[in-house]
Order: sequence, then C-alpha cells, then structure tokens
Amino acid sequence: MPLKADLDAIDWKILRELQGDGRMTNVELSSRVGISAPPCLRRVRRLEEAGIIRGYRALLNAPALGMDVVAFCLIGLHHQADAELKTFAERTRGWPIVRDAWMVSGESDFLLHCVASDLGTFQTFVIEELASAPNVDTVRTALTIRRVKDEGLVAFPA
Amino acid sequence: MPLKADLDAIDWKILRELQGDGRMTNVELSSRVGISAPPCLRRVRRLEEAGIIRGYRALLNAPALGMDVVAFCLIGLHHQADAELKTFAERTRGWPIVRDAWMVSGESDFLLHCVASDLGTFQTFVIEELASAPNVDTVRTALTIRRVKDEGLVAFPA
DNA sequence: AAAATCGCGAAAGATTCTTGCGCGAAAGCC
DNA sequence: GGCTTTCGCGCAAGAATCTTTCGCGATTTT
Repeated sequence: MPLKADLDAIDWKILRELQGDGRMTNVELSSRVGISAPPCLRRVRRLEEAGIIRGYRALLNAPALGMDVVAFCLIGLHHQADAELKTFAERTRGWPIVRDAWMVSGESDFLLHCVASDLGTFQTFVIEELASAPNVDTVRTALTIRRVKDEGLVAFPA
Repeated sequence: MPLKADLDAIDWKILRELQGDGRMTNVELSSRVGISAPPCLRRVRRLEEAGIIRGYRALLNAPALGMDVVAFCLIGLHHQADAELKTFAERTRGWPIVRDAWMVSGESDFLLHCVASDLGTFQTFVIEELASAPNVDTVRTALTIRRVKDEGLVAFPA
C-alpha cells in the first residue's frame, strides 16, 4: 500500500518534526518546515493516508504510573512452523504485561517488551504464563535498569 | 520527581485515550472521558507538567521510508563499572542506527533497538562500529521478521 | 509554443483552544 | 451541627487554529 517515496525535503522535515512532537500545531509545524499552513496540512494528511504516519501516541512515564518493572523477554519455541508462530503471536496479544512483541530470527523466535507494576508480578507472569505456555522452550529475560536513548523509529539526517 | 498518583478514573481515561491517539482534539477527548473541554484541558496540562505524559510522537512506517531492517542487539561488556556503562551509553547516542537503547541486567548489559535501510548497512554497523567499540565483549543480534504487537508502554484495565 | 498539471499561499468561515468566572459538592474547622 | 475553605466542573467569550476555496505561477507534457 505505501509506496516508498515521492517525499521531498519538506516531507522529511515534517516527519522529523512530528516524530519529535506529535502534538505540534499545524501553524507551528508549517513555520518550522518553511511553508504556509494549508499546504502543510495537506502534506500531513497525505502522509497519514499513505500509511507513512501510522498514528500518534502520548509517551507515558511508566514508573510515575506505578509500573516499576520494564523488561525484555527472548522466547525460543520448540517448533517454528508457521502455525505455531502465529499461535504464539496471538497469545502475546492476550497478555497485558506484554506491550510490544516482535517475531525475530536468530537465537530466539520472539522478543517481548514487558511492563509490570512490580517484580513479583513480572516473575509470576514469566513462570506461570510465559514459560508454561504451550510450545515454549526457552525464556531469557533482561530487566531494564534505565533507558539510555529514546528517539523515534526513523533516523533523519541532521 | 513525579509523585505516583492523585489520578482519578478520569485521568486514567485521558491517558488511555491519548496513548491510543495522541493527536485527538481536546473536545473529542473531553467527550470520550465524560467531562467538558476546559477541565479536560486542565487535566492534560497537569499530566504533562507532572511528567506523567512525557511527550507525543508520530509513529512512522519504517519500511515505507526505506528502512527495511529492524533488529535488536544484545551487548555484553568486558567491564561493567559505572564509568564504563556510562561511556557505552553515551556512545549509543551517537549512532543514528540505534533508535532506543536500554541498560539491562541479565546475560547482557545493553539492549539496542536498531533500524537501518538494508542488511548490508546493518551488518557493517555491527561489525565495524558495535563489535569493535572499546570494551564490547559479545554482540548478539535478532533480526525482526515482523511486529506482532504494538501498544503503548502502559497497560490499562479494559 | 500551447496546454495541462501541480503545489503554494491568501482569504474566510468553521472549529477548537484558552481564559475568566460563578456554582455546587466535599473536606476541614470551630 | 453549622460555617468556612477548597476544589473542580461547566458556561461563555475572545483568541488561535483548522480547513476549505480559489487564483497564481512554475514545471512538465504534448
């Protein structure tokens, strides 16, 4: 659906600005990228409809909301046939502790980004839900100590 | 800095809605959470100033922008003294390919979320930058196949 | 060279944002 | 108990923004 380009320098500026502050007003955005408001709004709409902008999200402060544990889990399955992969992927969607999940290739089959209110909750989840789920072979966890870098998914030239 | 609470049911609704759509207008938001626009805007401002809402971000479609490779790297260092950890953390901030980075405890010391335009670029980065950086012991990479779940950092009760 | 296409920017009406103020409910204090 | 204070809601109005319409100029196409 989304063809890769037809993006000029102004489009890239728009993407960079909105990745930095997704709630910027259109007039502010238009001024930063150097065009007037109407064409700027048209470009944003076009980027949204093309699926290049997938959406907007407020970034929340997890510890301030009582979510003190952020961890990553690397999951290895016994069988990696397509049906089994889809089954496990579907299962991750039912676990509220899992916030993002990726199917990966390498030593593991899935990588889960998990958030929980406390260590006990997380450990219970790992032992009673994750490790005991069907077809799960190995579970390696990495508890996060702190976030070191946090930028958008896409890099822009300076 | 941000005290954990003083959040009532309406505040939680606001956070959930803005995590789902960070660009929603205030009138739409106020209608969804069941209060009028002015107090709703005051609550959003309070959540922003308290640091509970850390910011807003447009979510971009990496492949549509020519970023075909998304991977995670688990890094183990030779020495994990505070100074070395800080040094490596600082180094990650200078690598545009690294989009997010976490200091973790477990089998590895850092987890890097990387995005590159193609596999060659990524492999060159891993070999010539990452693995050859000072103090780096092990590098394990997991290439992502597809995103399986993508929600905000904080879970809300249904 | 003429015609068509494309995107910018001015202008105007609709919508939204933002502030100030009065009201009522809940909490604190004699 | 009754009074006072505090707090947050919602109405209303002015300011800012959004969104559409339209004309213009530049580039491309025929």
